[in-house]
This record gives sequence, structure tokens and C-alpha cells, in this order.
Amino acid sequence: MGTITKALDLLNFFAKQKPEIGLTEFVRLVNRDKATVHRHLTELMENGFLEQNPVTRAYRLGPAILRLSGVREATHPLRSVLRPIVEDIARQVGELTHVSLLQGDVLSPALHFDPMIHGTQVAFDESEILPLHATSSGLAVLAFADEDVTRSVLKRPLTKYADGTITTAEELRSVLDEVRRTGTASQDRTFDSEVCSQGAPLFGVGGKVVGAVSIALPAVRDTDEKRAEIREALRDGMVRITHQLGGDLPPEHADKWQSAA
Amino acid sequence: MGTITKALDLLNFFAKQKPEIGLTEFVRLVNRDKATVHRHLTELMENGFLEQNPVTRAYRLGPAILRLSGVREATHPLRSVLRPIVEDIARQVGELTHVSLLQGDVLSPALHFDPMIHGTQVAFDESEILPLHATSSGLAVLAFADEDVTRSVLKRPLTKYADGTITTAEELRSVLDEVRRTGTASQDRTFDSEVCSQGAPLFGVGGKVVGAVSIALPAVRDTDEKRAEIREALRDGMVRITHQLGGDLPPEHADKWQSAA
DNA sequence: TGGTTGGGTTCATTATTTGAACCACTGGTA
DNA sequence: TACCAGTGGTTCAAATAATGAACCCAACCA
Repeated sequence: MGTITKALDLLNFFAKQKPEIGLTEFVRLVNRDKATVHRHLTELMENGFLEQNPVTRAYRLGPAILRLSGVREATHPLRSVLRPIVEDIARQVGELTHVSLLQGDVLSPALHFDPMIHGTQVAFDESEILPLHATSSGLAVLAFADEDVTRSVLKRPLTKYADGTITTAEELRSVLDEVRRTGTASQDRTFDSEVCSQGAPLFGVGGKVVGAVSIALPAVRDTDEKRAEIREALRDGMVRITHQLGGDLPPEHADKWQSAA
Repeated sequence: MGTITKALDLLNFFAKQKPEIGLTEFVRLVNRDKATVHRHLTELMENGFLEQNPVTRAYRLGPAILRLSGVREATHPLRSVLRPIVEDIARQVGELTHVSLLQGDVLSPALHFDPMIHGTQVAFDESEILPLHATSSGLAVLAFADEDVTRSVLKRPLTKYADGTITTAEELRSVLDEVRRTGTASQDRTFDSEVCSQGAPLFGVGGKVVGAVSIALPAVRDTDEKRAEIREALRDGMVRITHQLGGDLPPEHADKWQSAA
């Protein structure tokens, strides 16, 4: 792990629930020497990626992020392109729909929309990083990703998040086979103990997986009919989004989703 | 310059006009060894800060940025808090108004709004980094910043952007004295050869400068009356924004702006 | 066929990162 | 008052990780 990665990794600990993190807490989180962490933090700060709360001395994300996201969105307007499609899917099935992008061996949420037509909702945190092995999005990605992504996921222990989480390599492989057969991943309480979800992969140019679109709903609403309805919506949605991204369905798998269109 | 800074520095070359940059172009831009640049780029990519155009192999900003800006905006809603005030100021004077934040010895645009009521407009690029010595925002910041910021600006040569750019240390110091007296910085064609602007500092907790609010207009519209009108709007605006940010005016200077309220 | 420009890699050398121990401050408390 | 535990931050020798000259490969083109 290079110095750059170590430093950038620090940024991943920020989330909506954790907007400010102090030096000592960081040291505990990453299990590295205090001096090292401190130097990384100050260097990130000098570059505007962090700023320091002047009273608590805790660190928070800095203004450089704002500028960069401005550039990214201005030149590659992913969110604005995705938003109408995602909202459409969400309204169609009446449940929270989100798109995440593959980033190394982890998923980074890009956009979500909840039509809010039910009394209970899934609490989706757009700022939280999603593990590949414990989410339907992640499994949809893994199933169609290069073999080395799967290998790098298996290198680390498969953290158990909820009752349904896959924790063994064999189980994972067999689930991935199933996902490859059907084209969508279906998960029951694998990441959150009250949430079920289904996901479908998204492809970029050349048929490479770039992320996933997924629909999540409270386990209590997860009936068989609803599940079928969601699967159809995802098949349709993943084709639309992939096309919008300028991507191509991998020819050897294309029939799984296109037949639905 | 540490490795982390070198890597993060690469990200600063992206702007709306330059959304994708190849390896060789990067090498030219930063004047470092190709192998080094390549390693930095791939490490940034592994962390999702960059992604690669699969056909041209050029690099562009990656999805990690999106997630981080989501966290930052969710936990420290700067833009959404600033937007109404900035729009109000812009409509009041009828000219482009923007807020930038101090980031090391450079300014990073955070938000801008153009009421678009005239036939010609200033082309403001929210993705471009602003130098401190050549913009009214920068001078407003420098005038009230710690002395070491000024020193670090003077360490490097003062790049000439347009006819009016300040290029000598003496000139800069005398202008800063003037800015400290009046509370606002006024600049005539210092960054762009057709644009005039005025700026006022913004303060955070404890009266530390955190950035600037500034109004820019085509030189042809820059009359004496308009200039006075803008100055008043800025004085009023900087007080409102500083308060919104939870900041305090430095007591020894406060009268310069508050008298206007 | 040879020249150019692009992206990417290798490996010995070198310089930068690292971490144990340290200091300084704050708040609690005996 | 003195002591402790908890912050954030710094130092400097030792070790690891970053560096860059030279290299390869592919595409383009004349």
C-alpha cells in the first residue's frame, strides 16, 4: 500500500454520521502510527481535501472536493444524466433505487432516489461505501467483473453485516453463478437486518462492468410478486442506464436483459 | 513537497476546458518523471479519484469525488447555505457574484451566480483555481490573512495574467494596505484582459479569513457609480455570509464593513 | 522501413516515509 | 496542589518506499 493510498484511504472514513474525525480516532480507525496519520492529515489539509475545526481540532472534508466535483459534473454529467432514469425506475416500482460505481473492490454510491410512497423507508446513506460481497449491487458487479476483482474480495475476510451475509468463498461463487444465469442479484438481509434488495450490473464501453443499479425495500414488503416486478424494472433500467453511459452490454450475456425490453 | 501533495496536485490540472489528460501531457504539465507520474496516476485511479477513458487511455476525475462531495455537502451544507445570499447579491447589482475559499495559497471557487441581465457576461469557470495576487478575491483574502500566506505567495514569481496584474512585491504590499483601509479590493483587468472585479474577505470562527466574495463585470460596464454600488453590496454581503458561516469579523477591522449595514 | 509519439514497465539507487519516544495542553479528581 | 488520562502535535535515527534513466510495445505516418 503506497503512501498516496494510505492518505486517500483516510477520506473514506467520513460519512454523514461521521462528519468530523480527530487525530486519535483516526489512529484507532486505521491502526497506523500517530505521527504518520498526522502527517497524512496535514498534507491532505494543505491541499484543501480536509480542513480543521478550529475549536475541536478535528478534521472534516475540505473545499477542494467541491471544486473537483464541479469539474467532474460539468464535464461528465453522470448524476444529471442518471437522475431522470433512476427517478423513473423508483416511481415505477415505488421503492428506493440507487446507482453505485465500482471503485477498486468496493462500491461508491453515485445517486439514489426514494419515491417515499410508503410509511416505512430504507435509510440509504449516499455517503457510505458499500462492500461487494454483502449487497445486491456488489454481487451484480462481481458476477460480471474480471476474475481478479473477485480474488481481491476473497483476499480479505468476508465481513458479516447481517444474518443473510455471505461469508464463505464457496457460497459466494455459487451465488455469483446464479447471478450470471439470471442477470440480476437478489439479496435478503445481507447488509442490513431489515432490508432486501435486488441489483443489476451496469456496463461501460467494451462491456466492462462499471457499477450497478439496485432497488432496496424493507423486508416486510418483499413479496414474490413485488420481487418479480422489481426484477423486470431492473432489467429494463440497466439497459437504459448502460446505453446512457455510452456503454455496451457484453454480447455473451446481453440476452439476459434485452429479452425483457 | 511530499508524495501525497505531488499526487493530489495532479488533480488540480483538470478544469472544464481540460476534462481529460493523458500521461505524456501530465508529464509536461508537472515536469516530473514519467514513471513517477504514472505511478501517482494509477494510485489515484485505484482509489477512485481518477478513471481512465478506455479508448484514449487519458485520465479523468473519478467517482470517489462524487461521494466525498456528497458527504461534505450533507454535513457542511456550504453551497446550499451560500446560494440564496449569493443570488441575492448578484440580482441586486445585476452582475456575476462568486464565493471562493482559501486553500493553501490559492483560491478554490465554491459557488457563483450570474443574473444574466446584460448582453455580455463574464465567463466564470467554477472549476479553475484562482491565484491570490491577480484577483480581487485573492487580494481581499491576502490583506486579512496571516503574514505567512503573503510570504508563501511572494516565494514564487507573481505570474502576469493581464495588463493590470500586480507583479512586484512592493506594489502588492501597497495594494494590500489600501485593501485593509477600505475593506474591499478593487481590480481592473488583473486576471482577464476584459474583466474588472471587486472583492471582500470572508471570515470564519475567531476572525480568520476563510475566503472571499467577489463581483466581476466586463470592463466596459465598470463606471464609477457602478463601482460604488458594488462596494456597498459587497460590504453588506460579506457581513451576511460571514455570519451564515458562523464566523466573526475581526474586531480591529469590523467597522469597515459594519458601518455600511 | 525508419521515425515519432503515445502509454506503460524495470530495477538499482536514493531520498522520503516511518514510528518510538517525546512534549504541551486540557479536564477531571483525590 | 499534584496526579492522571486523554487530547493534538513534534523529533530524529532507521528502514522502507519513492524515484528516474533506460527500456519495451503499439499505433500512426511518411
